[in-house]
Amino acid sequence: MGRRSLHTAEELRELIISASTELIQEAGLSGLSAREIARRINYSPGTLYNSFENLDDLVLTIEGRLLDRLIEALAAVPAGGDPRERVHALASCYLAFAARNPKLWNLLFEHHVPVAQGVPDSYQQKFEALMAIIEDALRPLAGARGDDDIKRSARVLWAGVHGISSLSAADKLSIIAADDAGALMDDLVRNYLNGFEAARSQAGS
Amino acid sequence: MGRRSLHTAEELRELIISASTELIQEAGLSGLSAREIARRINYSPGTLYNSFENLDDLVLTIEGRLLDRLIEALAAVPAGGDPRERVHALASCYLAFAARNPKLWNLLFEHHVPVAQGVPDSYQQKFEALMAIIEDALRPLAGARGDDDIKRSARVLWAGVHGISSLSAADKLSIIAADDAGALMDDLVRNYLNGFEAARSQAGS
DNA sequence: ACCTGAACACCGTTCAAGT
DNA sequence: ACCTGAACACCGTTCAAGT
Repeated sequence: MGRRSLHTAEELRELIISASTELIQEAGLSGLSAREIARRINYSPGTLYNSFENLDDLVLTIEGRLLDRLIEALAAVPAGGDPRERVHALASCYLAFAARNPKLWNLLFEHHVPVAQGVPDSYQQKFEALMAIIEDALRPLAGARGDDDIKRSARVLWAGVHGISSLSAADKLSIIAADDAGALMDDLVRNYLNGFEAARSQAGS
Repeated sequence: MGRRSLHTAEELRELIISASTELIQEAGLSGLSAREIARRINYSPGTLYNSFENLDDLVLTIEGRLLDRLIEALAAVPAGGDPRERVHALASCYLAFAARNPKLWNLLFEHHVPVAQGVPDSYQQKFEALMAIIEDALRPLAGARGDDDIKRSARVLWAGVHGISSLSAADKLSIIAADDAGALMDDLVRNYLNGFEAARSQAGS
């Protein structure tokens, strides 16, 4: 049939992205397929490849947007007030974000990009931006500690928070009941920060 | 052609399991396919379905064996000595286990079983056994705390340890360099235990 | 320039037919 | 009883052909 031009290139791109996002929300990464996307937007499968290099490229685009939304949500957590409370608030914001859309969130950890393709730089930058938010929240609690210590603690806390939310979202290992996740998160942050603050005057460890 | 009986049912089952495990080690879950397994063991694809219900059943079997091996490794960590050192030793044993075979390890978190099928009970039991090891290691540090506190802390620590090892294995988010994972793990355990021990005499939180 | 649809090389799973 | 191989309903991706 040839050209239709019902949509501009940008419109088509958005159409593909939103159909894919819905598909993932419904059925996870394994439920995503180029042919099913095409069916839903009423184009032929080949058309997708005008907008994206391949499915990995599409998925990476969706992941980028997801990270943007998370950064936005974390940035909206009010500053000021008790520094410890702020860390707790950031952690529960993260948990809530992941819980709001588990299948979409899982994408970030399920989806592996072929080594040849590689991850876009923008990706790494978004994670740096994320870490910067946590680092800033830790700084008031760091006492005489240097930036290296803060950086490390931000990563440790992030990993811990991620571990809890990932295990509570995992269907298989119901070690962490979903409704316990909040309590576990608070326990982690509280105990870790206790240790972090207690050691604030010491050099090295 | 019909029956061949080159292998007993058990032998065939093991053949399938080991070919699949190798395939996963090479190319991850997405590299696993019934047809490729069949090619490698020189049987037709249909034969797999005499030994396993479907691919999910096969993968769950592999995951079960993996958990058995982890429990074995953790159980071999020497008891006695400084209780805090023991927790550190368990954490690095876990990390080393995951790092030794990242793709196989990732299976546990990438592979989602359809809700209809459900996870075998043996699975849940293995996780309980895992948690019991960590709980036992925490008990000497728990002071007057009750079992609920110990249970919760075991889960929090496990989630944290899992978070670090999962992020360091993720190709995409190179927030945690693989060679830093050990240092982060030590930081987590040290600070968390500091908080855990400091609060030991307090009631509630 | 944009889009189609056939084509190619793959999947998981089932099941009649053969030994 | 055990195994095959064709069959069915799917994939991702490419690309000549059409408008």
